[in-house]
Order: sequence, then structure tokens, then C-alpha cells
Amino acid sequence: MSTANTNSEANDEHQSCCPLEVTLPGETPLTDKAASELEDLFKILANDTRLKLLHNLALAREMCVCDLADSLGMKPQAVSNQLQRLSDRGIVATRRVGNNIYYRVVDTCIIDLLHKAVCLLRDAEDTREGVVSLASLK
Amino acid sequence: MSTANTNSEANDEHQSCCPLEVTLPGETPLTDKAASELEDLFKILANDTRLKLLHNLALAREMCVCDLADSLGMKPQAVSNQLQRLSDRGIVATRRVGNNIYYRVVDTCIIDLLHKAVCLLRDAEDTREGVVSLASLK
DNA sequence: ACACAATTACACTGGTCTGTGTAATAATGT
DNA sequence: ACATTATTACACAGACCAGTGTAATTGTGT
Repeated sequence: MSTANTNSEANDEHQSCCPLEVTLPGETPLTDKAASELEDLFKILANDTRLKLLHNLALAREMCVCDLADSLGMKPQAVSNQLQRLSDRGIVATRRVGNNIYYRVVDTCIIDLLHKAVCLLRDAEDTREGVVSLASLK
Repeated sequence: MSTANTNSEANDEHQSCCPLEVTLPGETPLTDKAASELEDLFKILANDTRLKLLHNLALAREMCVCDLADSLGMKPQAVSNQLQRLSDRGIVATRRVGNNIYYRVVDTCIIDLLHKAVCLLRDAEDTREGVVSLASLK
């Protein structure tokens, strides 16, 4: 009820993806239910096939199963398999055009999370490679 | 090289967690390597025990294994098991104090991602419940 | 040196997941 | 109707994973 403004973190001055603070002050520990839901959320993203599918669909607004299968170099069955998991969670939706069934992303949050994760990975690589200005404290 | 400035997204005006656009224009499709790394990243988060551990550690800067085990209501072995996975990925680090070994989070990105995911879940629930202002386009 | 506590190492078991192969379903064109 | 294409349904096999139980390791105090 009226969960309006929770913008208590106005210092979002990160040039990269990662924040500088590790703690989460003022939050309550994760409930079992929340942890389980989070697990499901991350689990659906913890598969390279589904990640590629989502990324493909995020780039091209709509794609049918066979095109996605071609793009990934996989068999339609396997692709359909994973697409259905994504569909079950309401992440993607379908639209039929003749014989083909076109999939599209409807859950913007997932893509945002994916986008963020990509950014974090890029950060991690940058840090691991050259930017050792802060990481050189052995 | 010199992957310096990639701050081409200045329109971060989201009140909630979710962006309004689904597509990711201007990006290249996910490479196999990137997809695999992303999978690993999400896989490490796709477990309620590890999520609770990370959240506990993010709330209290440092905790030893037995305290974490008590907090989760689990056996030390199981907790140590998961802590080691987190340690292998460089997400947490240890510090010995007498008999006890204290764990702490060192990968801020993971916590940031976790924080974001929690926010997204909250958004999803809000949307599912009452806030149907934009979702009512059937 | 010895008993004790905290943590980890290791083998093991039950469960889950992914891609495959085959068959079924749905729509198209002749 | 029939053949064809696209997609899905389903059972299955291999791999991976989480928690358990036991044993080993490490540090403490006497």
C-alpha cells in the first residue's frame, strides 16, 4: 500500500557498475520466501542457452523458434524447451504467424538485470586486467 | 585497448527498478564465452542458501561459520560448503580469529546485483497486486 | 602433550536440469 | 485429403548440485 518513494540512495555516482559499499544497511535479513523467489529468478538466468535466447530477443524485438535455433546453432526442440521455461515465468510471450511462433520479451526487469550483469562482468574483467589502482593491496 | 568511457546511457530516470524499454539497441549478440561467464555468475546466485549467506554477510560486515549456520538453521558443513563456492569465485574472503574463521563479502558487484534483484522482485509483486496502471493493456 | 572446539575435506545419495530422439499437434499449400 | 513445415509433448540419459555423515585439519587452553 503506497510504496511510493524509496529513493533513499541518491549517491549513485558510479562510473562503473559496482557500488563502493558492500553492506546493505537498514535492510532486514532475507526471508525464506524471498530467498526462494530470488533463487528461482537467478536460476532461470543460470543457463547459457536461455541467456543467449533472451539476449537475441532483446536485440531483435521478435524471433521465431527456428530463427533462434539457427542463431544459437541448436536444435529447435532444445530451444523450444528453454523458451517454454522462460514463457512459464512470464518472461517471454508468443505470437503465432502461420506456422511460425514468434517470441518476444515482456519482462523488462529481466533484461535490465541481464544488462546489469553484463556490465558487472565487464567491470570484473577490466579490474582483473589493467585497472589495478585499488586492487593492488595484495 | 583503452576501454575508457562507455557512459552512453545517461537516461537512467527509472522510479522503480524496471526500465521501460525491452530491447538493447547497439549491442552485439552474446558470445559463447560471455554467455558462459554470465551463466556462472547467475548460477552462483541461484541457491537460497548462498543468497541468505550473502545477505547476512552484507548486513553484518563479518560473520563466522557457526554464526552463519545458526542464523540459517543449518549445519556448519553445509554452510561451509556453500561459503567455499562463494570463496572460490572471489565473492567472499576469510579472516581467522582463533578457532573461528570470519567471512566477509569482497565482491561489491554481487551485492549490487542481489540488491537489484530484490528490488525487481518487489516491483513484480507490486505490479502483480495493485498497480495495474500500465499492465492493463491485455 | 593432550583434550577440545571450529572448520574443512571427502565420499555419497537423492534430486534437478539439459539436450536428444521420437511422436504428436497445428497450420499451409496443392 | 494429403504432404510438408514449424513447433511442442514426452520419456530418457548424462551431468551437475546440495546437504549429510564421517574423518581430518587447525588453533586454543591447561
